[in-house]
Amino acid sequence: MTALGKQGRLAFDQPRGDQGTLPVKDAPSTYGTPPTDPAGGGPRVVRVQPDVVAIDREFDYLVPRAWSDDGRADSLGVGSRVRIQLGGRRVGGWVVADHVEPPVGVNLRPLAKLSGLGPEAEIIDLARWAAHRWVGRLAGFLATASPPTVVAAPGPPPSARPVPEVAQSWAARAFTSDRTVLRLPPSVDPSPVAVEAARLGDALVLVPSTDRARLLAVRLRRAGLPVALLPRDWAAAAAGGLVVGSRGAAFGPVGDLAAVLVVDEHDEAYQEERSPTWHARDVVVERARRAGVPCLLTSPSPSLEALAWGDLLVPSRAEERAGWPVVDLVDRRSDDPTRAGLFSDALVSVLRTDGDGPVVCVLNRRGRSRLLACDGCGALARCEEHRVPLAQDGDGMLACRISGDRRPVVCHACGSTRFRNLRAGVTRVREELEALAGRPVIEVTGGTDPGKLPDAGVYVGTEAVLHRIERASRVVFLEFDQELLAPRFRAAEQAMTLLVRAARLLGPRSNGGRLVVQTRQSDHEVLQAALHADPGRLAGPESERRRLLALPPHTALARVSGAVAGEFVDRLGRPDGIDVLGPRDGAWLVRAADHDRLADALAEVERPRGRLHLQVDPPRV
DNA sequence: CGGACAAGCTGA
DNA sequence: CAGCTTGTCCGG
Repeated sequence: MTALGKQGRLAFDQPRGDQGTLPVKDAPSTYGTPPTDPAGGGPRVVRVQPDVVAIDREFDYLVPRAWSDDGRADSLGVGSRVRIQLGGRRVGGWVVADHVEPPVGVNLRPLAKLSGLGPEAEIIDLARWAAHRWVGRLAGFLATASPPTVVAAPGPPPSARPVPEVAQSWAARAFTSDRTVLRLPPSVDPSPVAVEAARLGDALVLVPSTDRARLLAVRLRRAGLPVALLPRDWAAAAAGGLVVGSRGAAFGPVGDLAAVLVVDEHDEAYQEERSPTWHARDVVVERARRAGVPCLLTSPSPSLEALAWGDLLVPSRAEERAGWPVVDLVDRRSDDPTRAGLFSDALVSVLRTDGDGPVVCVLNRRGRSRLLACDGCGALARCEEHRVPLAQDGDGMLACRISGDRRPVVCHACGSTRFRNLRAGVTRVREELEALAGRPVIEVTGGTDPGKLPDAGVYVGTEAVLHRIERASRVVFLEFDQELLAPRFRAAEQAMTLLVRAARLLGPRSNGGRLVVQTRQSDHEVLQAALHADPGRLAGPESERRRLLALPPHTALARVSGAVAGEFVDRLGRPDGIDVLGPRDGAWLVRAADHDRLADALAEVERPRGRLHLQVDPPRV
């Protein structure tokens, strides 16, 4: 039995003859005798959160008397979507509490309309928790938790069908504990774990993207499971079965929740980029805890957050190795130092070999050149105003990365128009690869439509290429050190994510694909972990480093920026157990031992008026 | 958010 | 001082 089930069917507003939709100018006494509150004897009053992101307040409204006569009063409850008169206008809202005691001396207005189902009571509580955890406002989370279109009632319960048997040994052990992290190698299909979740009852399954949600839903339906795909099948999800969706589904309806599964929990797509920067994995972990049901996170290389949270379950060495491709580390330190470019002998032979699928080259530098020096006087091309190096676009113009200003390729110092390309970008590298390969090479950028990609033997692009091409016989990272050395505290995990993505293009080891990495740090833990198909080689040392630096997951961080950030930090002060670091680049870091203390401290501060950007769990600092 | 209202600025 | 802009407050 669920709260949604209890709400039953909704009777909709009639377009006419509805007292509740009449504008009421004055006191409710002009409106007639209010209905009787079954709990207290007075009129029934509900508390409503308006569907206006900027209004972080709740208001009380009368349930119109007429609603008792046509059944709407019975359909109304916590979670109902309603319309209300607020200030001078009509807005949507959610009933967040029922049978409340209104404040004295306030003339209540009646609800204007009952407009359908919204999140049930437990989800509203979860949204309150998330709003506190990520210092956001309730209305935004309730909007995420609500159906995209009006839903009058939950769908019919799914017909009971036997859940198919699963052969994999790791799948059977997956839900034996309440908090499990399952290390599934890149090329292993996670759908058997979803089938195991369905064995426990109605289950919530999160995947990182809507595309993958759709694919997984199709696959599970073919296996004979009742699947609702969010947000589309909102009413069906509320009725029961297996509920599949991406980030927003963390707050989605599930009939009678019995298990939670997060596929590829390490994926950054689970975190909202804009404030509040909530993380779907962390939301469903809390949701499962509150519901007292098991939660399983899978990833080829689990995040430190996941490892700190649950018990790690690892497949056999043989199973894990079979799910990773062969990794070739091309250590440039042993190369001829006069050939300092991106093109090793090993690369040339890869480019000229025909495999079962294309060669995909990755270089995370856009445009033609990221760094140029004048051929005449040797000066670096840089922006006179911002003192940063100018980069050369695909069309040949020089552009400043601060202002975006563009100018022709002319040396400011000597007027020469000839430059040397010291750090080539993808556009230039494509030309050179084509010459080396002796066959066409296609550049793939973030804007390339995957459906319109011409067939080619070799592709090159920024990491976007890994999301546009599905299969490859070779994936080559032309310069991986910039990923390993990026000045972001999650750089190692992010680099690992790139290798995982590349491994998926190559398929299982038995496919014969090869992951080629050009580097000067062959012994780096990220590369050794991939080479040995053993992500533990990264997680152990990385966790220790984070501990020494007092970084997540050993602490909780928030980044405060924007015009009034300084004022905010002043008001925060230095409460016990809170560190404030900075400012650096106009931003402060607030650090606490854990998220409870961080959120409590941030909630204490009265927000100054003006622009303030608060990021809890900032992806980079 | 968006309406109401008050305080400040401008032009005749 | 009307007419307008800008800022602050508040909504049941």
